[in-house]
Formats: sequence, C-alpha cells, structure tokens
Amino acid sequence: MTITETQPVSISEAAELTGMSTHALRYYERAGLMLNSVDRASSTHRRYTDADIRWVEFLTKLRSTAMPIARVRDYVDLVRGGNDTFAARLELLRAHRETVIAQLEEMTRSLVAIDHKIALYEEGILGS
Amino acid sequence: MTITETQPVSISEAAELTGMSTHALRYYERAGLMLNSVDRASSTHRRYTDADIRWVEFLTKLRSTAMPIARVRDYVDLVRGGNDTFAARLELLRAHRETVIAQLEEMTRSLVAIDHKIALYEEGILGS
DNA sequence: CTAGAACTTAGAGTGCACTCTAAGTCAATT
DNA sequence: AATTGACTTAGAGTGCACTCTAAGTTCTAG
Repeated sequence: MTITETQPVSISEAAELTGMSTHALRYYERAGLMLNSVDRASSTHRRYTDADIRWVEFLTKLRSTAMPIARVRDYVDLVRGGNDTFAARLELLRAHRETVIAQLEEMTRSLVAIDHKIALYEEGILGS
Repeated sequence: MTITETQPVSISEAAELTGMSTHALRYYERAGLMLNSVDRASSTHRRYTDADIRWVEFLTKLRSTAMPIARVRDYVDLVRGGNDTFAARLELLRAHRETVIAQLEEMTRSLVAIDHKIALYEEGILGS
C-alpha cells in the first residue's frame, strides 16, 4: 500500500516541490504554460496534482536549457492540440535539442578558455 | 613580413570582429569593462587595438558562461588593481569555473530528459 | 568645398522573466 | 466570533543587458 503522495497540494507546497516561487507558478499559469489550468479547491485556492508537478518539472527542463517562455507556450499549445500535432512537437523538440547542443558546445569552449587563464594564473605568468 | 593586422580599427570593424553590436561595445566601455578606455583617434572616434579586441573576446567568454556584468566588472577592477590582486583574480575565476560546471551539468541533465521525450515521440508512445 | 556616411554623447526605451503590491477572500485556530 | 496566516486577482515594478534615439560632430569621396 505504499502509494507515493498522490494528494493534490497547495501552491506553496508545489513551490517547494518544484523549486519555483509561488509567484512564478501563478505567472506560468497565466502565461498559458500549464496545459490545463490548475484545479481549484474551495473554488479559489489552487491544488497541484502529481501530474501538474511533473509538468512544471518538465517546463523547468525546457527553461533551464534557455527555451524562451514563448517557445514553451508554442509547445504547450501543440500538446493541447491533440494527436495531430505529434510531428510538430517532435520537430520543435528536435530543433531545441540542436540549440541546446550548440549552447553546451559554446559553454564548453568558453570554459576551456577560462581554464587556460586559470592555468596561467596558477603558473604566476599573467597580467590580465 | 606577414604581420597580422595590427592597425587599430574603428568601432564598426571591432563590432564585426567580435560579433557584438557597436552599441554593446560602447555600453561595455561605459560599464567599465574595458580595462583602459579605448583610444580615440581624432580625439573622438574609438580605435580598437588587437589587445582591445582580444579583451572583448575574453569578456565574451565570461558572458557566454553567464557571468553577470557586475561580476565581470569586479574581475576587470582586480586586473586594474595590479599584481597584488593575482590571488583574488584566481579565486574569482575558480569560483566562476564551478558555476559553469554546475550549469553544464544541469543543462546536460535537462538535455537527457528532452532526449527521452523525443525518444517517446519517435516511438509514437506519447500524449504530453 | 560639400554631401553623405560614420561617428560621438547622454539618456530613454525595450524585452524578458519574473517579482512584488494592494486589496481583498478563505481556512484554521483560539 | 475573531484573529492570523495563506491564499486570490490584476496590475505595477524590478533587474538585467542591451538597444535605440536625438542632436550634433567628424571623416571620406567627389
């Protein structure tokens, strides 16, 4: 019977679980990133389900790879569009994948340059 | 005699060489990121030396690894501070290095999640 | 010498992604 | 029943990093 927490949670608990602020969670919902608007208990207070939490976590992955909010919304809109949008979603994610790889490469190149400068400092060689 | 371009260049040429806008180059100078203010030919027009260009390129590496402008300025101030600041500069760069590595790790984790979703789409399994 | 392009400055404007505020409502405790 | 604290909304405010504008100056070509 050890079923993992399946009770919907308040916005502040959702914030703790996802590492976002309550403000940001409301902002995401207003920005149309929430797939279906979060349920309300007492007709006003939000109740985040497990699925909501997992969705926010996926959004966070998109955002942490520098996908702009607008692009995230495009993806969400496609998901809302149903099965006809499978190909478009796949294309969007693949395109994003390429930008992420490019970012990783640029970052890695920059890191190498920074490491090089660190090495020069460690050898006491440098002036700038 | 094949000496590489060593003539100072105009701001628009500097922009082309560094991939930044002329606006951004002026902004960086005003923000105190330029080590020593760029020389002026005709007492008004900027002349970027090779050293200036290389410096901007290094700044770009710091920026492309998400070092905030304010932190970059801290580093520049240390460099201006002379040899006494070697240890502090090294420390700043090492600390930044850690944040870059953390960023790379998070990005890579997110990429894995995105790849996983792509794979599900490719197998025609998914709904969100 | 003149026209036009490129440059100068200070300061205002932009876009993004939150973040905060105000004024009020709801829930839990005393 | 009243207080306290978490929640609600719409909308304003913030911080960052540019980016643009206006009004004027300087360089270059003809």
